[in-house]
Amino acid sequence: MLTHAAEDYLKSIYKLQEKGGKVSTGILAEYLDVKPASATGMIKKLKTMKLVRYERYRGVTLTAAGRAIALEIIRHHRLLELYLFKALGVPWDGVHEEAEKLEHVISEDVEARMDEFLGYPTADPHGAPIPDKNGVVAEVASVPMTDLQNGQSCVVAEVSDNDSALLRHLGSFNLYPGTAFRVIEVAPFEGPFTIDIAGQQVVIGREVAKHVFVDQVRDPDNV
Amino acid sequence: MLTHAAEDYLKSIYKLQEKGGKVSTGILAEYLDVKPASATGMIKKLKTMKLVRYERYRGVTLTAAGRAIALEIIRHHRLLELYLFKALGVPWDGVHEEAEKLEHVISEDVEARMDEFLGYPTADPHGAPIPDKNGVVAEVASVPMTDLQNGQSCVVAEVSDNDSALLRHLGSFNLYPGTAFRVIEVAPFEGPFTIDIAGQQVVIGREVAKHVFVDQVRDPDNV
DNA sequence: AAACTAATTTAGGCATGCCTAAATTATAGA
DNA sequence: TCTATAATTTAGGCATGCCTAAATTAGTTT
Repeated sequence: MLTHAAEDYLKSIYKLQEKGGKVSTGILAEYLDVKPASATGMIKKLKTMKLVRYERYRGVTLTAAGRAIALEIIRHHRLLELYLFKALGVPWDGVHEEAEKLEHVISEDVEARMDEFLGYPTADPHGAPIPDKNGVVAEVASVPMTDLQNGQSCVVAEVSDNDSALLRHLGSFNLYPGTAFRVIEVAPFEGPFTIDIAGQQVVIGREVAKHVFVDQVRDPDNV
Repeated sequence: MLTHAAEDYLKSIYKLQEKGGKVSTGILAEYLDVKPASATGMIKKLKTMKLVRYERYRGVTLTAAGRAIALEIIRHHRLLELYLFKALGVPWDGVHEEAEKLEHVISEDVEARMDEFLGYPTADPHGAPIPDKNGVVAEVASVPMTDLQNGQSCVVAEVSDNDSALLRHLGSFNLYPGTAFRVIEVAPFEGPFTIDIAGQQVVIGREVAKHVFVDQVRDPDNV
């Protein structure tokens, strides 16, 4: 069995590799809140375990074996988030932190029981896809909200899960995965978005919008 | 925050102290499956944290602060056992191992939510009392089954939780906390117990009986 | 092509928590 | 009382995983 730390590294490499290919030591270290020197050390260990491809100064990527473990941990994490949310009523903005600790510790049996209880779900409370038991993840087809144009309507697909305060903020607008909205106005010069959610107008700053990803984008019906 | 290892030591000292006062290094080490030298090391650390009273060669006991932490961990453990059993259907003989890992990792919030879900229970699936949030534990009034005499009837109060095979064995007789039975015969010379559970006669060996604790002992009605 | 800069790696240290082997101590028995 | 034995403690080592500081390297700039 791997250590919790090693599992965290694999999970992080997976996520960073998703958006950007090879993962540099510095980026990884920052993501894990660790010094680059520490990341180098762990990367070397993971390489000897053949979980990672690595050459000095050249960045890391996961091997198939490393990816399988990363997806297993991510599956734990997202099932736990959804379970805590649905079964225990843990608030939206609290499930990530809790799952972060539990993901390393639950058995395959408990994983399977949560999965069954939840009806074999495919997304966590933030809209992130849950890999199935074979490590197959749904493709992410959503685009950042910052790509939207005036008048377009869409549905929230996913929001970043790691900032609790941001999640509370989004929650206060009812901006959950599945929520539909329409862009009323995009202020020029990197300005905020004014959107219509179920008849309510809300203004969303660009920094916040960066963390919201949307689906089913449609141009205005009336031209 | 304490390390998981330190928490395990405190929990173990608490349990051993329950039945036998001062806890020797050797007993503690054996209970934790660790060498005595390692136990000495941790005991010293716990002493500097004032969680434990200790003098060389003289054994350990918990201070009030140490006891409070031990009870908190035990509360986590027992709530988790019951939760896993009731909410997720984890089998009787599997909850202990699972809870052993989770107990160090759940938040107070999740603890409280499980407690509420379970209706503020007072005993885990093995009949062990669950300390309340203030660290108050119910007195254990049960006696070992091996104290029973011919003809006496009683109710199972508690069974040891740490041996999965033993639990499966007891389960196969329906010997759960709350189950009533009557002693038909105690074979002489440290022999087995023949008991009547809801009309079924079963034979229970002494080694097994040592791990069963009973309540509400009554002498036979008809003399 | 040489030099500079920024990123990365190496070297050496520290805490945790375990181990083995050797010393110490308590305690019971001669 | 003195000694033998069994338990305990000390001493020294090892793996993990982090750190800081110093050296190295890649890649760009001049």
